[in-house]
Amino acid sequence: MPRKARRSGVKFIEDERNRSLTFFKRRSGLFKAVSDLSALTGARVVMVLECENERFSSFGTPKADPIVDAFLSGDAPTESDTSEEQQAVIINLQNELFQLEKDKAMEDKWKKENMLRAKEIQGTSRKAKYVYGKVEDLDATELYEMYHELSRIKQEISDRLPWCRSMPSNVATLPMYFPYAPSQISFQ
Amino acid sequence: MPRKARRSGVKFIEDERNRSLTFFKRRSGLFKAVSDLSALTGARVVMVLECENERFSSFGTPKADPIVDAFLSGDAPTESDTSEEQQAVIINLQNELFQLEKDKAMEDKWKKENMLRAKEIQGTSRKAKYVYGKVEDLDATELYEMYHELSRIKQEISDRLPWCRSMPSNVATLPMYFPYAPSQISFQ
DNA sequence: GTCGTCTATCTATAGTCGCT
DNA sequence: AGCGACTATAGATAGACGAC
Repeated sequence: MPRKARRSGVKFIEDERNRSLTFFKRRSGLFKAVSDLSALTGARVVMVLECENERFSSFGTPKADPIVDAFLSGDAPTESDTSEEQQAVIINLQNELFQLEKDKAMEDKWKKENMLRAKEIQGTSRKAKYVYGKVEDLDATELYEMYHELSRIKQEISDRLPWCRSMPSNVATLPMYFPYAPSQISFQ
Repeated sequence: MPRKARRSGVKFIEDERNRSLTFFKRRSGLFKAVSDLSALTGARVVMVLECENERFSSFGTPKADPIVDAFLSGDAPTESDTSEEQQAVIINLQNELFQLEKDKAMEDKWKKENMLRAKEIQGTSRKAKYVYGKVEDLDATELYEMYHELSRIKQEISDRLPWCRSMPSNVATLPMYFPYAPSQISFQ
């Protein structure tokens, strides 16, 4: 038996330390759950959560491609401050929003209107960026999503293209749902 | 031991029946997880998910109302087809994003606002149900959220106001995380 | 203050059947 | 097709501790 009894109900955790710990742990679980649901059923999910410390995390599946692309193709945000990463995630979230709409409705009018709206929000996201200041969680989210995306891609490649097995194995052997360490994710 | 082995990994479920089942089960779990996280840590969460059958579910804690409110207070899309429902959800999510930004600083009014909101939800839910037509999940979300809100309020009242024990007990004895049946939730 | 790790617990859920 | 109920089990996570 536990040294101390578990929490009984689902009431607000008064102790700050415990509350933060619980938030962190459950957020991880939530990311995993969302990611799995998406992987298993193909459902698309967008999630935004805000803890009390004036920070927020966003999480979207199945495509973090814009981020992946941005990461891999060029201007790596390596030394950039977190603000660029934030912007990337925000943009990604917006993309997700409009994809949900776009693929679904098959109404061209709608599509264009929302493209415009996307840009509007893109413009405002700078404001959000400024307002939110230091949002470290977004980096984790990016990497998290990126990991799954890379794993999926890698598997797909392995399945279909035997001649491409030179892919680094570490992509597939990362700790299953905590690939938060940037240094672990690389192509070489 | 199970009659049949459990699934091994987290790959796309080919069988449609199983995929649907998994989607619903996991969605329920996700709702619960989100709701609990919000209740435990006070974090605010917005989630939108889309299954393949061209339907949306949205879920927000502690309130998905800005959505509903914005939708209802304006030019009601009377006989909305699916595209307008989509629009509503998306607009909602956008509202939520900016709300996250706007409301960030002030957390003090929280409790009192929630008391009021619980009643507001009651008032608007009928309209929302009507407006959203086929988006059945929103109704579920409302009820789900409402249930937790009522439970919390009831507990709070019970704790502080002994003279108010006449509250109907069924509010607290609903099946813990599946209060989807409207008839089960009432004040009298 | 945010995040890894460990263990003992508790829960979500896969597989299944059944209802509508 | 969407969902409820059941059971056994795989998986999440509350505590506690430590690293940074």
